[in-house]
Amino acid sequence: MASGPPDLPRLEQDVLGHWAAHDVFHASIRQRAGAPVWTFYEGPPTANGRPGTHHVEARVFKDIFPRYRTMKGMSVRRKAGWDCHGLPVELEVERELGLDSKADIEAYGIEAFNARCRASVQRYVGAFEELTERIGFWIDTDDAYWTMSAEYVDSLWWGLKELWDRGLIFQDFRVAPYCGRCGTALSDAEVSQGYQHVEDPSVYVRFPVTSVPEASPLAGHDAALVVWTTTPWTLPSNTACAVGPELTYELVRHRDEGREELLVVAADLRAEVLGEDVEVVARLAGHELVGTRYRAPFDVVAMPPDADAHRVVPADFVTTTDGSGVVHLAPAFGADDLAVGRREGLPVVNPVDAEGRFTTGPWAGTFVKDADPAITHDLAERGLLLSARTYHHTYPFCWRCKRPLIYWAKPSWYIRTTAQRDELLANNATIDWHPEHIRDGRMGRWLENNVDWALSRDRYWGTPLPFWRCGDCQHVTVVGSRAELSERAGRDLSALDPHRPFVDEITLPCEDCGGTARRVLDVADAWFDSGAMPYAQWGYPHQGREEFERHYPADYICEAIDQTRGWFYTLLAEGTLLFDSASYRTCACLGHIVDEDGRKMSKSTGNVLDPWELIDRHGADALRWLMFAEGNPWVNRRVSHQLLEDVVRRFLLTLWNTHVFFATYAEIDGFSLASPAPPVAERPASDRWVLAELAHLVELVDRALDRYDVSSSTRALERFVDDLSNWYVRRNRRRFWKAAADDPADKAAAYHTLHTCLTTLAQLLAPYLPFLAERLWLDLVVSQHGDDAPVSVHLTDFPVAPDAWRDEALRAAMATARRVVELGRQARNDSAVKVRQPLARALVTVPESERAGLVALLPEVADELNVRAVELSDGTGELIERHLKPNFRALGPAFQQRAPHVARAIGAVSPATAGALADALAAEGTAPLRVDGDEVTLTPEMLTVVETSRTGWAVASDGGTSFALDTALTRDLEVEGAARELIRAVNDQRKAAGLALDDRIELIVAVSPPELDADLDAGGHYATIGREVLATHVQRAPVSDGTRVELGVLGSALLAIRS
RNA sequence: GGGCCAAUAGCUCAGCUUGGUUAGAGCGCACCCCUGAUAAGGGUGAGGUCGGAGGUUCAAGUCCUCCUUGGCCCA
Repeated sequence: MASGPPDLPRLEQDVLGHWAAHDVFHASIRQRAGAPVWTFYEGPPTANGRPGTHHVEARVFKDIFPRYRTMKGMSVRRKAGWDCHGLPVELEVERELGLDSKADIEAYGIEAFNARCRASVQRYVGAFEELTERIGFWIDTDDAYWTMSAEYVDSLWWGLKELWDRGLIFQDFRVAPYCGRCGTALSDAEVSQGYQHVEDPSVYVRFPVTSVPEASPLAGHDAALVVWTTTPWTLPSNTACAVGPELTYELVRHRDEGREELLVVAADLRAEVLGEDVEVVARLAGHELVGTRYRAPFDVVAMPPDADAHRVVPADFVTTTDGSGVVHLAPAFGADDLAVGRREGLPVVNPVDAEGRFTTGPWAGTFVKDADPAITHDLAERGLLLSARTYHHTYPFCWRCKRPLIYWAKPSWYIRTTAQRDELLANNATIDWHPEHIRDGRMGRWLENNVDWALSRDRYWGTPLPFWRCGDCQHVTVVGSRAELSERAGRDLSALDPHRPFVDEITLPCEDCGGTARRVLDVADAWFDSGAMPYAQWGYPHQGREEFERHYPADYICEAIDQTRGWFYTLLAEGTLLFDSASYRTCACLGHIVDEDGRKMSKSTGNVLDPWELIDRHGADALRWLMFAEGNPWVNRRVSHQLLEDVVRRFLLTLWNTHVFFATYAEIDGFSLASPAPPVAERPASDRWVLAELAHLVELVDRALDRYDVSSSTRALERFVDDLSNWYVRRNRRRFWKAAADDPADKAAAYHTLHTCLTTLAQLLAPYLPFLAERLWLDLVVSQHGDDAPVSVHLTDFPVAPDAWRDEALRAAMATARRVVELGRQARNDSAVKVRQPLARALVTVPESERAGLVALLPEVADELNVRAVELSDGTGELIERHLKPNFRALGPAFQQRAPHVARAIGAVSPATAGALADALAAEGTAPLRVDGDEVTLTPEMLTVVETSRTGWAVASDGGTSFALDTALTRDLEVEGAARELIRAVNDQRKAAGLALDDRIELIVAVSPPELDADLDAGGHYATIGREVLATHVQRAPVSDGTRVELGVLGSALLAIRS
């Protein structure tokens, strides 16, 4: 049995031991074998660093719903997974080895490098497993999928071959931030680390117009476009210019050093570019410029012979925030440029090599950025330079070598997701998103602007693309498995590690021409790996067909919101492209975890909270409850030691103390569950009330979890635990300690009721607080039933409330009673009469509809407030006056603009006439009222009749409820107060003497003056005192060495106790 | 620059989908109570221009527009 202050982390360790001893996790799944399947997909954490507090957040939300569904009788397999590939792993290993570039890696050796990557992943997986177990996330790490396993890669190859066969994979250029020195493209994360404020050249260049479309406003003028760029080195690669079709441009006459010319520039930028000294010849819209041809500034880069280049095209991204409104396009060196170029069929010309040096022209061999001055000088010499300035902006630099990055087009493999954009949108619409706005917002908008998925990465530690290209005819052979590879290669490769460099070494005979095909060296974007887990985790289709079919799609997945364009998208994309459906039905997107001050946790700020520190100090359940209960899971939430302490005190300890209370008295009384439980209908109102609340709670929690609404369920659970502790237990304490002989049925009712509440809570809380719930279950049930009871709360069915518990009327009545008690306490507080002093009477008024229910609970109210008689007003009588309160909900629709006037008039009705009006309304159904000289007709729903006590007593009121307390004290009341004072004093003594709760004592008491002693005796108070303090004898005799007790104004006493 | 989200008491958060006239809770604070849950527990009170400005409406914390600040994602 439980006792003492809990050491929650210790308690959890014990529970972990219990689970291990009984293999509870696996038993919970085995037990549901054959039941309907409910599928959860584990989004594999990238095991390239120690797990953080944000991992705990995601993992507890991944845990709660599978636990709930299991208790609801479903079969929920929990297959773990680890995301093994990817650049972050490579970077970690590069750091370890002190490597700095791809050249370094290749010098080190790809085989050795990848071996280090594999080891790195395995190293961190251990840390994840440890934390996973400690936080009670039940997932089967023994059954985990590893994206680097050969079977997993086999599945990925199948997926890629499927896509290839459907024509959904192609090769094209891709513009990426690129470091020429390191010879590598950089990821967004790397790029964002390297932004610097710099001063770059800003040149305005003349592009002389050579021809214009028919009806162009430029027809007949010898004009030039003013083109702006901050990267002069891209000008030799110019293939077109873009204008904003909706923007306004001007043809202006410009004078410069005696020379006069016509220039085209955006109207908004004319003054900035050319100054004020110009003459506007014509205004034209951007779309009127489209089709204009011009002479390119350089001819050192050869255009393909059939290229339709050097013309003006429209593009929405053109703005007039800076530049000239005419944007130079070099598709090899800008993502926007390339996109427009594709749409317009522009050629991609690239005179820059992998080191970032020009390959042609007078600057051949020069790093492109270093060629800017020479290029600018050349333009000036040929009269094309309009002006050269400088431009302050942020520009990305390589975080490794600090050299400026360039945007550079390299050949890349793509998945043609745009071909199935409509299907992606349709499948997205089938997903139950939490929060809902993700569907049309973040995810929907992203899908609407879908671009083809850039699949390839020019890296080492990843899934090798299974594409073999023939050196002779360029034909590409795509291989769908190692088995197929063996077949094509003509030797057994079933034991091949499908990674670089081993795969690279395999050559295949070209299926077309018989030449030698070598693998393209790229690996797949690691997102392709994780998006493939619905099939690849089973090795589908080479194996695990049945498992796949049973577990596709997932009923539930959950990750942080930043996965929208990550895992959520890749899952959706692969599901749509390969299986024609979304691969998940419900998706929960969690907000991020931030620190106490709402700042995001980062290593540089030093505000990262180590999950172990939190758990070791407060326990995993506390952290879990904080995640579930504190704030909205879809929004950023704070975590701190302070918040965890609050959670423990507010909720976990309240629950625990209630449990300890039960356990303490159950032990004293030797309470046995086998003892007969009185039928619910025969139990006292308190019992029936708390069971009615419990029934309500069970239903609410069940409904909430069913729709993935955690916060409303945690609020209800906290509320119930508080009600149980601070109303039910506090009000009913005496029933647990009074002698069983007095009323055995009542005592049994109390024990069974509280036991039911606690065990049901244990079951309701099992998905949230698996440890504490288990402790309760073991103490409350297993210790009683032994081998007959399920050995774990997690092996039980989710509770269902019997109809016998339900009693909505009683719930409402108790709510009224508690509101009345609150007012009573307020009145007592105001009148400064302490609660131990009994008072004679109080008068309560409540709204008409609540009167009937309250009557039965008045003794409860009287007892709580220590008032002998609490009387309920019947709505009439001299002690009551009535006021009218307007009800806007009814008045608004009825009177529209006049509603406020009518409301004012209703409120102004004097207490003298309010009664008559209310009576008329009750009798006739309508009543007239004068408003601003007119007469309007009122109906009952337009107002509320509010009664208040008008006695001279201490009154407290709220809305339609009021409480009037008669604070007059009689001798009789004061004597009873003195008796209560004595009881308290004796119990203090008992405690001071260290007596057990059920120890008997002898009491010796000497009260003075003698009149008080006599009155106490006459009122039978000494007998009461004896009963209350468990005294076998109460001896009224002089006390030599007793404790003195002041009994208010009446007198004092000396008392002593003997055990 | 674009999209999405958030902003309510000193602090952490409910309430907003379905508009209704004294806006709730916990913590903290002040005062008090209880002492048979006691290395616990409880009560009462103070504390809010619901981020700002417009608008719709008889009525706006709640609906609409714009703005500010912060976050996430993208460029």
